Amino acid sequence: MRLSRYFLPILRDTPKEAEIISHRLMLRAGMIRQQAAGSYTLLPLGLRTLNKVNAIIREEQNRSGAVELLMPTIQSAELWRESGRYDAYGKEMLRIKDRHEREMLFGPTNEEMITEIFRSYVKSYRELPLNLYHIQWKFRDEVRPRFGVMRGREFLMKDAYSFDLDQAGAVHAYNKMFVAYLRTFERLGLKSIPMRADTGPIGGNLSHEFIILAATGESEVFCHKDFLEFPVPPADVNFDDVAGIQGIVNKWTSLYAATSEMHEEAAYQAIPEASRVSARGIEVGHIFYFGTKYSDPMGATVAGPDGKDASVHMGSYGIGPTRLLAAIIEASHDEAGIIWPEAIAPFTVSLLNLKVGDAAVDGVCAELYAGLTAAGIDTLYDDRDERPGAKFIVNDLIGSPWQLIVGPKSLGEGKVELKRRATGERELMSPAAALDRLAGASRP
RNA sequence: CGGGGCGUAGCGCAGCCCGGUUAGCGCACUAGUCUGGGAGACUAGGGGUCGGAGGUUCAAAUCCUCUCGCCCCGACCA
Repeated sequence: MRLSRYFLPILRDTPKEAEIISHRLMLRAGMIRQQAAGSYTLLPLGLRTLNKVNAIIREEQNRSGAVELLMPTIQSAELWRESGRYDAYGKEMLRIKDRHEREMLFGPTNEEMITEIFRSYVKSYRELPLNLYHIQWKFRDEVRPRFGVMRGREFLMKDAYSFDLDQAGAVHAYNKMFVAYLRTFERLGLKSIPMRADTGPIGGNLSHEFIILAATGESEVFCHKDFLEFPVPPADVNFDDVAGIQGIVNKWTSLYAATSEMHEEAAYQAIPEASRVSARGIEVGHIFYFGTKYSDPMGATVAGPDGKDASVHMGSYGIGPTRLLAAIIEASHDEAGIIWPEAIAPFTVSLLNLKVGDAAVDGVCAELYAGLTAAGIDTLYDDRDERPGAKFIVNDLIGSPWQLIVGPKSLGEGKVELKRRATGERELMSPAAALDRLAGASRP
């Protein structure tokens, strides 16, 4: 992408409403624009990043055996009356009426709808297990939206719903999501820690929040230090290996980890002092097993091996991609701006032309841009007629992992400069060597 | 929902307390000149119903009333 033809509205000053670092950087880097309290447009740079986050989430959901579909955002109140949640959910649910005065709502979550879909089609245990997910907009009329997309009212959620014949099957479904989440957050460059959680209005009795540690996190968390070193399951983990998956979950739940709501001081004090971690955390995922809470009232049953109908055991599993954008920035930035992990960077390489109009510099930039593009590397070519300083500032701010700098100074010796955003390390090399390095580095 | 704060040009702000020229400043924007490795300088420009409504007054960004929006703390929160 040529920056001169892109839409990247950079802000020099921080808008005064933004307090936390990720909100500031997202506004300054031209990723989001606020439209109302808790409601944001994703500008091109924000959308690019979100799409990369979603792609990783999808890969890991699919790998674990979940199947993607897409449900509507507007739901009928009827469904929610079936589960009993229409009255229970409260003011957080945005209720609306259509032109026929039918009661509708903008979905805050989809347990009812997915249960309705399931019961319409699935009649036999032989079609189980089943896990259906989608990535879709939610609306929750929060009392106090804040911190940009960290706690918005309209936000994107990946929500998955599992269906099993019995509790044992459902626990395995739960464990598969548990492992998929560990992998997902790892690939997003985050250290996540599963913590036992309260189940809230979703209901049920088995639940974990996936928390990442960040100074500006909304909740206080306590855990054993060793969690930070636990190895994340590899890509070829066998999701059908019930005992193996359970073993991973057991390991990741073997040490103390809790948010302040679930905190037990005595258990925490039992950890050797050097291994205690008390910090702030951001909830980036939440998984639930809730048995037949919805399948019972809504009549989602299947015939078992004995020929008798039984309510299916369900679980639901959420990740907030829009919140993740903010969480990743909270975890990865410096004074100059965002430092994107390579896997989700909107652009892997920023190509900086330090002297637009100089034939030699323009020529080398054009070759590099063509070469990077041909290699399938997402490249932002800063071809604006700006001074070098302005380009460094902007490209540091938007956080491409690599900056490929082409200026008359080094080009006089036939060299270009490759700079690593995270460390600031610079290396002089020939254009061809830089191309090899980048094409090689970004190969999977 | 309780408490606190803020709405003046795209962004950041001054002016308001104590009413009185044509509402200012920085950045950004437009045209041009000189520039060219960490937000360059100069010259000349454009852009405002001062969040909205009502009121007081000879006169309102400024005082009063109501209202809308936004932010922060708390409570709340798959």
